[in-house]
Amino acid sequence: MGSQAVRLDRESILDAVERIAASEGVGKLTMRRIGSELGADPTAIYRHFRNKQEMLSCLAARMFETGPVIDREQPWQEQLRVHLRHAFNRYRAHPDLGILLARQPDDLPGLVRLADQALGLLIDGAGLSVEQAAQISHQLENHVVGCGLFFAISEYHRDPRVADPEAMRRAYALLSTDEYPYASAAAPYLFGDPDEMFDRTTDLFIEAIERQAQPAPAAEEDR
Amino acid sequence: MGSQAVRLDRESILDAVERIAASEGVGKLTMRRIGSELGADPTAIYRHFRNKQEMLSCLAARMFETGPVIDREQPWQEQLRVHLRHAFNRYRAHPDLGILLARQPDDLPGLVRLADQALGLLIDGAGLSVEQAAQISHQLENHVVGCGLFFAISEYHRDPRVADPEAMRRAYALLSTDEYPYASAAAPYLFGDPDEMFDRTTDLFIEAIERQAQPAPAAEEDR
DNA sequence: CACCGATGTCAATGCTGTTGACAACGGCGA
DNA sequence: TCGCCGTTGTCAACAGCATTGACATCGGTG
Repeated sequence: MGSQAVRLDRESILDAVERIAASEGVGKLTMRRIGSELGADPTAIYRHFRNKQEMLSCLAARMFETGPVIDREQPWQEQLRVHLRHAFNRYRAHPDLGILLARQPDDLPGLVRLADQALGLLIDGAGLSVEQAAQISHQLENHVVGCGLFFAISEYHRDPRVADPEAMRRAYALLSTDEYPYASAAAPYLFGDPDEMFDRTTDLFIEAIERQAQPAPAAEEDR
Repeated sequence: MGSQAVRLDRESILDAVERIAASEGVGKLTMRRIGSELGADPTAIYRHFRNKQEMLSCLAARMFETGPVIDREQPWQEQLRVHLRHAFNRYRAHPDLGILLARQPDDLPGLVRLADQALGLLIDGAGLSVEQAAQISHQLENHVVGCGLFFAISEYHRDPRVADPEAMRRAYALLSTDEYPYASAAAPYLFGDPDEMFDRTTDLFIEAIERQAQPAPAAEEDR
């Protein structure tokens, strides 16, 4: 019966995985489901990846293999904004994969390149010391991951009670005003747009970087 | 053969789960393993929890059921620091559970109470408007989750190559100086203590809150 | 043509969570 | 003391999972 109908390769398999993850969520990612998506036997995948874990690692690597398009004419603040937003958008593209990624950070080359870019912007652009830049870069990384995960949680849940910000606001508004006076009062303002929140925190970091860069170089503003 | 030796209840089961999660990681959390830890049949658990998911939700709820001890005599900055550190420490206690929690945020009452406390500090303490406080509280939440997850990633991996900051620094130092000039140069300063990083970002937020609270009250604070 | 490595297929293995039938316990009323 | 019965532990079984080894088929090379 071996009709040998389909011919697979790593890319087409990863495409199928990405398709399933996007439409049905990472929970539905089983070898059998991937096989059916490809129209092939599930175990055929093992001819191209050692196991499921390796397959997902490759997918994560592919997610970060294209870097942001940065206009080096812009001020470093704007470049940094574009850079961070690009990383954040990777999480937006496939919310679940962020969580997945967290479990297997086999130092992907794409991530190292992103870190290198960020450090470059902080050192050459903002004029931070290497040490300052190293610290801030980790803080920025956490900022992206934190917001990305928050977004993932909001989008992930098929349960609309959790996924819909409006519903969450209503739920908080109905909380006991005795037990949770502040949360119930703040309900209308909670669960805002994740993108706005991301940008607000980004601005906060940029201001902090500007302040930190001030003291060291006395009179060096623009090159 | 039904010796009926052990007598279970929800608490003792959750204790066992927590014990296994702490010592062997969430990956080893199987009903059979939990059963063996309890010296009982795995399926006995189903007499106390509808399924594994509900069991883990209850565990997560228990993790956040005790709030931080806050000295209301202290300035709000210090109270907020204690508050955030408490939440962060929950993630430190069981790194894996943070990731677990991200997947099933069945609006735990403990988390709502934490949010309420934070909002109270921002409104009554720092003097922010309700709207400002709502925005900042989400940013703070992301801060905690982001750092918690970062910590989880560091601690989680049994693979010492990833878990050991020293090894990561060495790996980055060996990167090609052509391809990753900044990352290789910044290597000695990367992968610092997560606690320090957490506190640094906390300070950054507190400064931002102070600045944001400034405009309303004209002359209050130094200088 | 014959060969042979690469790759798809199939059956089987040992995990997993979960369920339904059964059995033992312990508290209840008589 | 008896019998009842709900609660809860036990056991065998099931479906679904990732993975493996034996086998079949393809496509290119001599």
